[in-house]
Amino acid sequence: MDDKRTDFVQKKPLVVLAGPTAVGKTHTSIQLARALDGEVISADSMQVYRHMDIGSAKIMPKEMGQIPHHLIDALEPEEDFHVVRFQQMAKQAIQGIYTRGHIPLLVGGTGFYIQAVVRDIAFGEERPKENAYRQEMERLARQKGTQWLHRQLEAVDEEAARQIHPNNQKRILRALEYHHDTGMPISLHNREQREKTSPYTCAYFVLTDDRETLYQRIDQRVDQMMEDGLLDEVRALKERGCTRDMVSMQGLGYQELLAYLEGEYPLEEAVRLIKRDTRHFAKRQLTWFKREKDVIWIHKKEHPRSQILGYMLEQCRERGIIQ
RNA sequence: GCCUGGUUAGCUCAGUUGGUAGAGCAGAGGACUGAAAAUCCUCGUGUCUCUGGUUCGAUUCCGGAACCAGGCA
Repeated sequence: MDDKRTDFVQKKPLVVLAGPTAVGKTHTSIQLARALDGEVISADSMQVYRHMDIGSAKIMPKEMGQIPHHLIDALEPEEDFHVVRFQQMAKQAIQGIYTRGHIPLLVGGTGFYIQAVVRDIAFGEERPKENAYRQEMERLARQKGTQWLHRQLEAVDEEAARQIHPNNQKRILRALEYHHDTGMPISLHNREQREKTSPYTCAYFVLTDDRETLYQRIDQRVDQMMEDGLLDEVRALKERGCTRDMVSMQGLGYQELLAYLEGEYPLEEAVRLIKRDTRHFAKRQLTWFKREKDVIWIHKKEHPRSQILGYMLEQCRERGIIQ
């Protein structure tokens, strides 16, 4: 029976539920997963980490309501996490879900990660752990400045140099590294990847709400996190040896509280910054989704709470994801 | 009631020796293809409290009013 369902469409089904922080993705995802007979894959760069429950607003086992969840509590805070790793893990989870005859439901706020899976973006060569070239370039950047770095890129990949702002060191470094590793300009590679179509039959939902409501919820949620003991959580991570340069510690709430613990500013200021940065982040998420094509927007003010699930299922039916 | 200081962007304030104004914070928009909760870019017209006067011209000077803060009664 499950086979029949997946055979019904040429491409395999994939349902996505995205949206800015604090819109209420988690709640909706459980309802949707239940209705679809699906399993959830978290597309969240912070919820993957163990010991980071409060600050990442991680879904807890009791909230999961029997729905299997993947990519939650999968890594230690000391480990690096990035798109490629996410993509590998997600694809593996998706395969498992298909063999079980279920529908994968990608849920999260990291648009880049979602895109990597939905469009099956290729990222190029395997990158060695000890990257001497990159380290050298980082050193030179510190010494000669980012502008200099940008000029180096100009020499090997003019197009990329034009697209990447001279101040954006992170991007310049990656473009340089890509060229060094593959001998090809990253701009060409990106152009190719941009034309890719999805290997899945997708229903890509983006849940959103009024900016004002969203911001209010963010502020409230941060206060709630503090009450729930975010500071203790961060303290424990610090004691265990986590430092600010780790990928996990760049998460909102963690970076600011770590700075507070190091005496950079008072606690009140840390909380203020967490709220502000989270608001900014929500806005950035939204601009990502706005640019994403074939997205089904669900504005909470236009869809009564009780009708959201029905609307989503209808959209899935239209796309042949369910019958 | 009197004295002093204040009233300028959503907030805190700066400023114009008279030619209609600018910072920080907050906010808005955008980019993004191996750090993405990261990184980077762009965006500041507001009855300068109101009202008379002086002046070619006042937010800026002078008079009055309102409101706020502190002090004296």
